[in-house]
Amino acid sequence: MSRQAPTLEDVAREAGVSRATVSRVINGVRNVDPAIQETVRLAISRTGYAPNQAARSLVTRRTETVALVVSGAGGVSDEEQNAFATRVLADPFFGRVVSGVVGHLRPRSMHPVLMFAETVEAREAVVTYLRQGSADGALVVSTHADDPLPALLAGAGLPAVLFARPSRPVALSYVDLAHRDGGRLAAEHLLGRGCRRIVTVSGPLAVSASQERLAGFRDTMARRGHAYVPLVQGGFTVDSGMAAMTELLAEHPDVDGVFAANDLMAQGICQVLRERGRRVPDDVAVVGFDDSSAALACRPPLTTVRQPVEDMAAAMARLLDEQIRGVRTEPTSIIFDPELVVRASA
Amino acid sequence: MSRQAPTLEDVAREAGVSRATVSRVINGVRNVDPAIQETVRLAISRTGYAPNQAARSLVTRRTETVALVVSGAGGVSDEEQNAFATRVLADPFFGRVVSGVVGHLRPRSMHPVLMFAETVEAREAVVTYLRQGSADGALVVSTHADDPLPALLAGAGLPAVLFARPSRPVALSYVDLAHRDGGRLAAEHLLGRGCRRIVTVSGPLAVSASQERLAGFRDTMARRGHAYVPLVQGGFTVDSGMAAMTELLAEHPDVDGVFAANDLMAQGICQVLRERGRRVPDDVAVVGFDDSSAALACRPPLTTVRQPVEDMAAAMARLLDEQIRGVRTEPTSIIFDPELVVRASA
DNA sequence: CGGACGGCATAGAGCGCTCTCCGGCGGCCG
DNA sequence: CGGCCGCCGGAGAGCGCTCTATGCCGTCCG
Repeated sequence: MSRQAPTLEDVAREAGVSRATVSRVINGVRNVDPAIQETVRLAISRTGYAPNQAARSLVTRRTETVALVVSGAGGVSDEEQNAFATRVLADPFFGRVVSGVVGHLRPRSMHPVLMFAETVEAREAVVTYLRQGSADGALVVSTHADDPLPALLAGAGLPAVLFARPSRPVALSYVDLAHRDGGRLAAEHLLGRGCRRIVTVSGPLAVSASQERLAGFRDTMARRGHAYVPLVQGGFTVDSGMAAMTELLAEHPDVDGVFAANDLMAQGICQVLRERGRRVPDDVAVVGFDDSSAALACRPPLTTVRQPVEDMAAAMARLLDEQIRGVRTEPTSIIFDPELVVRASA
Repeated sequence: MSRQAPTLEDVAREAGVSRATVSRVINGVRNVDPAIQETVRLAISRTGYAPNQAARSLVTRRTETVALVVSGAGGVSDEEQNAFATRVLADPFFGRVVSGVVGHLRPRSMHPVLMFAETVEAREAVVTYLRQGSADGALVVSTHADDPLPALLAGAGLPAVLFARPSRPVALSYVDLAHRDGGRLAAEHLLGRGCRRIVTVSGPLAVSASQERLAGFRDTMARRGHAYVPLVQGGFTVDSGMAAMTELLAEHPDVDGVFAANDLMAQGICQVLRERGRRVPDDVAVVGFDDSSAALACRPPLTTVRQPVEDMAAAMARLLDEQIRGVRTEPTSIIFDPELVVRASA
């Protein structure tokens, strides 16, 4: 910047009023005479004034900023830190989270600061960041169930909202999906199509969402007479889906239906099936989970259980926002219903 | 927070020194008697003190925050805004940018705030955000060549660094790839393998990177006697790659080599080739561009021109950092060399 | 032995804003 | 016609920090 930026003082002088009046006009507080309001507005645009956020934050104790934290578990080595960011962001899921969060924040002139908390130091940094008032609260998306960050945040009395229920109870709000119902939806659809030799590829069972999806799926299968469903655990990646399907196919060559705990794995599964000469869905029906972009990219397009991620993320932002403004004081949970999206694969 | 957070004053009282001394210890400025330093450090941990960033920013005029802006061109409709974020973040490229940026920022306790600038208002918001001192500068990744944001930023005298050279000259630093050399590398490799009937799928020619890749490719082909190379313009997506290849295959069924201007399109191309019974690389060799995660996910894994995105993003962050600290005053450009990564596809 | 100098800590002046008090002024009611 | 109340704008006190100017010693040199 060439010369010093104009301050409230300058605008006040230009408009011939006091600082307080200009401040009132800017913040739309109390009744200010419309004529004076106009004068002030004119002075603002004439001086090219922009309020200094630091000064404002100092007194309001608000930054209009929230930390959007992607949190992993245990101690990742230093070299893997960058890989963590790349890996997380490569997942289309995260883009949808950001999209939903931004959708809520933007109209309110709030902004998300991106943080990764995959190490002890990084988690410490998140807490410090909030404690020093750099952000008003945190939106936490954990990649592991036993993520220690939520407890840290709750312990420090910092406003935070989680995506997915934490494994150990923590006094924080969260949004989640009725994963169990999602599993049920998948089972009902496969059975409804007439599939009889059904197998499943679950997500990592350390993740509670994986457990729930599986539980809902198995319960429904059991209730319909299928006591045992062959299972291989996957890692939510295309590769792990391929590996799992290869394994399942070896033991159950007559399979006619697959439930994958996410779309990426379903994509890998379809690929393996095609390579082994099985037609999808004619020979084998495949149901995914998430309705991520992978579901559409897949050939054939996936029938999948839709998780309304954007809506969930927006709700997360709203909960945090309310908590920051003091409108909401009690930890709250919002559970979203999954929805079956029928496409070509099943 | 339960009670009022401790301030410098409190720590000073606890340690029996003045505010200024505590401040010096925290910021590691000048020589402070080691004994007193220890006393102060003790008082800090005893009080659980965390410096207030707003107060600090008010006087230092630094926020230790940079805006990471993904900028589109023209006027996108309101409903498409969310889609913009989702679409951008779905591209693995962006994850690598974030990773590189964070790699530089994190050790310096700096943080990126995510912004999208796909509409006039959103661009205005970015400028305002910087003008009010909410961030110290901007890192801009444009999705279109004629993005107006760089000019806006430069006009306002705000510190900013771009990914890729802007189409119209702007007084801002940028990092870029020697795209032309990348095109050359691809041509040389295909010719070196003995390919003779080579076609290419370019990116959108409105993007200068696409033009450059194509120019480097064509120049090299021409120099080696191939005056004419069949071309179809794609859109950097898997689908557009598939469409382009379908078209090219119809007119040139005897094709034995393809250069795709990015990996996503190369992936689509491989898929079409496989569906049409062509073996890759035996019948048709395919070279991609970027070395994104798609290159590895592709079957067969892609031979591709590596763009060191993480390094470039880190350099971007470094340039901005230097500019903010006043170490660097002149707009600077850093051009990275591409590198051929040979895998199975060619 | 006096003065100068350098190392360390302190005092205090802001940074630019919000917000609580106040005071002034006009209108309305008694 | 006077007093009171309500509406609006101004004055000024901070918010918590950094940093310059200053002061206090102790040491060293002339």
